[in-house]
Amino acid sequence: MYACALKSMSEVTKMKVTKAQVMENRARIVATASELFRERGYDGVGVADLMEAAGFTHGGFYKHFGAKADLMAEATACGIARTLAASGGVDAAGFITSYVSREHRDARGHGCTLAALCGDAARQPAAIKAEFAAGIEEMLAVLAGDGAMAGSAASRENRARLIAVLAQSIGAIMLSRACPDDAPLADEILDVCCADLLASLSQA
Amino acid sequence: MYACALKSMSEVTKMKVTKAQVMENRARIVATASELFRERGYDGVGVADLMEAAGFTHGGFYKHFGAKADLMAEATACGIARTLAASGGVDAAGFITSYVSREHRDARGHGCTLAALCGDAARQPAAIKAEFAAGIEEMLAVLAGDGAMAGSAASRENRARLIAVLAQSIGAIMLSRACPDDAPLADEILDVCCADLLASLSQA
DNA sequence: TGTACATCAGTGAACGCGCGTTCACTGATGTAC
DNA sequence: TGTACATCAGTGAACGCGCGTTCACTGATGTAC
Repeated sequence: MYACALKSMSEVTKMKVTKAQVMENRARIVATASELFRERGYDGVGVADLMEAAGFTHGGFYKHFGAKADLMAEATACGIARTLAASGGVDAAGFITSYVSREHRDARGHGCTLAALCGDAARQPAAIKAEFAAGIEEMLAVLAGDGAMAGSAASRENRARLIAVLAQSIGAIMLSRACPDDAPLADEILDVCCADLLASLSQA
Repeated sequence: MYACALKSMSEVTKMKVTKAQVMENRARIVATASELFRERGYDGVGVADLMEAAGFTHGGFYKHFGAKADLMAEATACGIARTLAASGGVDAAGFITSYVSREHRDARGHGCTLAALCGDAARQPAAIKAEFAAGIEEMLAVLAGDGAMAGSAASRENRARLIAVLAQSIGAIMLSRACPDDAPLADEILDVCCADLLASLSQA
């Protein structure tokens, strides 16, 4: 109900409680949406569902957003940002091992936004597609180790390899998720692609 | 309207016109659904939309199918069968060149069912996921050249490579489709992955 | 072969339901004095 | 500092709409005689 909002309200300093609380509530709605959209797709989450999951009633939604489509774009950006934050700080082998895994496949709501929603994004308006294109670029930057030199011939070749690695990783997760839970093929796809990607790394 | 059904009715021999026509109409509904689902996703196509596109009114739908979910499973199987038929008869390089292409990306309704719907399939009941798993297996068989020896160590290694190729091909199409139409990245993903896949082929 | 009748694919109005959105209301915030 | 008032985030009932599904009806099919 409203308990969640009250609880977090009490955690905030009493000064400016309201304005700060409004911002916090809004952020909670976006974060909740980002998770639910990843789990059930854009169309699988209603405004009322979402607001209830965030601890509110549905009517207040339009005090924060003009329409559901606006939230979709914002939640996509939020989800991608979280995905990027979670993907940083490891080398390519570490990324592949954790990304192309059963754990990631089975944790849609907390997993990669690109993998969870790129099928849906293809049918969404340009605002959301633009978030995806930007997210892919940022993901490539994270995979490159961020500080990599840009523009040189070596980095251009490296960029191509990273795009291929990302496409295969996302393809593997998506195909595995499309199989029944008990199908051996679901695990085989992940195992085989993880091994293939790691092998291609050690060749380079 | 009904013109389409009447036209094709006149093309059939007069004997058993009705039973043959019923089967033909049903097949047309499934084929139309398979195309529309690929274009707009399972949730993006209503029963009334679908029936109108097939040349009927919506009420007759339930003379053929118990529920929309039943058609979804059947249309998925139909779409995969068409995809497989279109993918056969070329070598791996030919497959990659035509699959990882702008033409394929831009022709969702006539393109690969696995790529068009695997994002949606992940959230569908087991019946549809089972069609996907079977479809992936059949696609691997088609890519292997169909008559390939099964069970040997060489074929096991080959199977692993084919799974990796399929994952990367599908991932490339899906990522490209998630980008805005005018984003350079959309084409770059296809170009880079196509080249990467062809290069990995010539290494083996 | 010809006639009367049962069947059933297809029609189109109607249904209940859940969706996104709107709106009058509330009560605490935070300002003006 | 204390009091009166405007603001506005959040509530919950209500809306119009499109969805999947149902149903009484139709007319041609194809069977029984």
